[in-house]
Amino acid sequence: MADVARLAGVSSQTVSRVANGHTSVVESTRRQVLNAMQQLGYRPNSAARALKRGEFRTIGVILFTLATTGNSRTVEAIAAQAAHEGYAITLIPVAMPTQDGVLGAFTRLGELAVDGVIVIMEVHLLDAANLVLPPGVQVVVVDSDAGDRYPVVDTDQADGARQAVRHLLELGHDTVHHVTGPAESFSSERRALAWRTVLEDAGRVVPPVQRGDWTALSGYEAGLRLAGDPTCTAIFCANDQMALGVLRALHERGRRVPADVSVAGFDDIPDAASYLPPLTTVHQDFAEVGRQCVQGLLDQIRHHTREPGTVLVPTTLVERASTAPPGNRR
Amino acid sequence: MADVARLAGVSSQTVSRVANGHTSVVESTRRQVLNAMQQLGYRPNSAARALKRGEFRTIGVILFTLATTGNSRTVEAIAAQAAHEGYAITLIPVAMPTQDGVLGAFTRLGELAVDGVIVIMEVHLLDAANLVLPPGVQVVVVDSDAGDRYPVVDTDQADGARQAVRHLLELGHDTVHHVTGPAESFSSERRALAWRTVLEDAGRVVPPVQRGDWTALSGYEAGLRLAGDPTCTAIFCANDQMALGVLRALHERGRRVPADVSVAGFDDIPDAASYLPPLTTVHQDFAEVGRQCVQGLLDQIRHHTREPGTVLVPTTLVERASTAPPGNRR
DNA sequence: CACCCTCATGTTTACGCAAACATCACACCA
DNA sequence: TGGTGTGATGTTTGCGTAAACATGAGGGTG
Repeated sequence: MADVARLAGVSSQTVSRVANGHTSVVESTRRQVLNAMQQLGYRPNSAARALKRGEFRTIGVILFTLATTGNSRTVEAIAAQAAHEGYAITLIPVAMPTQDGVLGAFTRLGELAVDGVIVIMEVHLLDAANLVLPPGVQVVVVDSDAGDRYPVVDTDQADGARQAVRHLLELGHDTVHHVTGPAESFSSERRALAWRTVLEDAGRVVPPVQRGDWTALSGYEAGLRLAGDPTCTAIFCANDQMALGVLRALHERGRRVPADVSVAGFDDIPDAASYLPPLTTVHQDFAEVGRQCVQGLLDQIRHHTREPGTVLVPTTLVERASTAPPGNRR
Repeated sequence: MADVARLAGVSSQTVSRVANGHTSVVESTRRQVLNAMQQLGYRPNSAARALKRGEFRTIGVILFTLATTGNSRTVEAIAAQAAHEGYAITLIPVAMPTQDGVLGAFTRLGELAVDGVIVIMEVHLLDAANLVLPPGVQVVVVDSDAGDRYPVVDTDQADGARQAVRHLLELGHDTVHHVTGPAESFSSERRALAWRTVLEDAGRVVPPVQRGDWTALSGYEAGLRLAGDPTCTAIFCANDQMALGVLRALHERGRRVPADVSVAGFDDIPDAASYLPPLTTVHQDFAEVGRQCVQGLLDQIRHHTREPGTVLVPTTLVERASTAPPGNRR
């Protein structure tokens, strides 16, 4: 900066003013400074800037994995929105969903240059690790039921599941089987609860849930179990990938979809439209989730508030070819 | 820090020494300082640290999207390895693969607190934008042919494609059709070139390529075109998602896989094992790519060198149920 | 024509930390 | 017993920036 100032024949403060777009710099001076900057390849040092300003203009995102579609799409949306607001994103992956893992990440986060954190995971893992968030670091949580203690942004899991199950019942199925995700997952539990509630409210039999772990393979295994049950005519899967596995299992066992069995998923990943048959599924608006997260976090940062509460992002059912009335021979 | 020093009854320098694990602090003093830190909730300010040390311990990752499996898995691996080395990851998404987009990201990067950058995209987009990388910011590139100018880490695209095509020829197919990715993609072009070369070397007819854009939908469209050609008995798709689309198209047109047509993919995404039928595909070792990227970048940062060259990460063919000899009626 | 006000620009300072150097106490040896 | 060395701790300084305050030139007004 001093070099630029010297070359432009001004003081370093004037260089600073130009760099920050201050108004009270005469056009000719501004141009000289910009010239000098260009010539010397000057770039402001963000460490010094952050030190002086007391903020990093950076948001940390803490998560277990990018491997699930939901996470990676949420992160992408967060990154896009953050960039839009002039914030950078720092990724903090936690190796395993263990207490130690989470704690480790947050210890690092404490030293990390972030103004706030978005947590994409179950909040009970934070609690279990007895985490005290570094003071001054604001938090927004995704995929959690901690709306009473933290600001939470989430897809409206319950409503999405309700839509899918009701859709199947309305097609005329007696009941709907469910392939659920891991028990630790809040989204998974919420979807299962909504599924059960709809069935109970409609006075239907509630079949035992088939437990999966979000992967297509676990869906396949669940599907094999269900394929053996001739009364099973409708299956609601907690995500699209498990639905893919279910489709494969049904196919291998000679049960046609949707003629013999209807299958619905959750997420609406791009591939779902190309499954065999194209999958009826619940569409999640990840972009909106990302937007709300960043907006909520920046509000907190700017106003130094922390208001617990949950923002729910609506879902929509996308009807494709994997659901039909029972006994439909097409 | 001054507060901690006061409370512990030592100088701030001693606090600094404790915080950085220096040796020459007597145990009793160290404990006092740690106590004071705990009590006051002290955590080092990373901006000041970075300013003093002249490094950020942060790596920037610049990319177009996390939506493709390859990218998100590479990023995940990079993040894991970086964390292992005590580095944080800053994500810089570029909205569109246009010159402006890339330039914008790098301008921001210049101000960003990073010691180095990993670029997950075509290097010609950097060139097209006439980018001068900020001095002092080291670069490693993924998915590019710029090995003569930048250090490049990449999956061995050519060998992977060769394995897939040879596998199909060895099964007895006269030739192999190809569904390729976008022309701007280096991986895509490299896979296509290897496909063509294997066919030519074997003296086979080289059918026209079917152009896709990595999505399952584009694969579906390509598949519809190929399904109409009765001489087409083997299809090599440049990624698994397009293969998914091809499978759907073949299915809809009544062409059985692998009895009538064999299909192979590339990537080995987890879902591929659950396709109908389970997909024969080329396995990419994304974790290794991430490891090599970080390692290479840190080497550069630490030794202030920049050695162009390409590190190729080997691939393996995973044979599943989507390929078989031609005319195989199972 | 003197005064004051405004606006462009310069000077000083502090942000929090850690390297470099300075100091001091104590132990050991001749 | 004085000298010397060693290791623990304190003091000074500067990293690059921007806020706060200082300066000074020019223009307008009575």
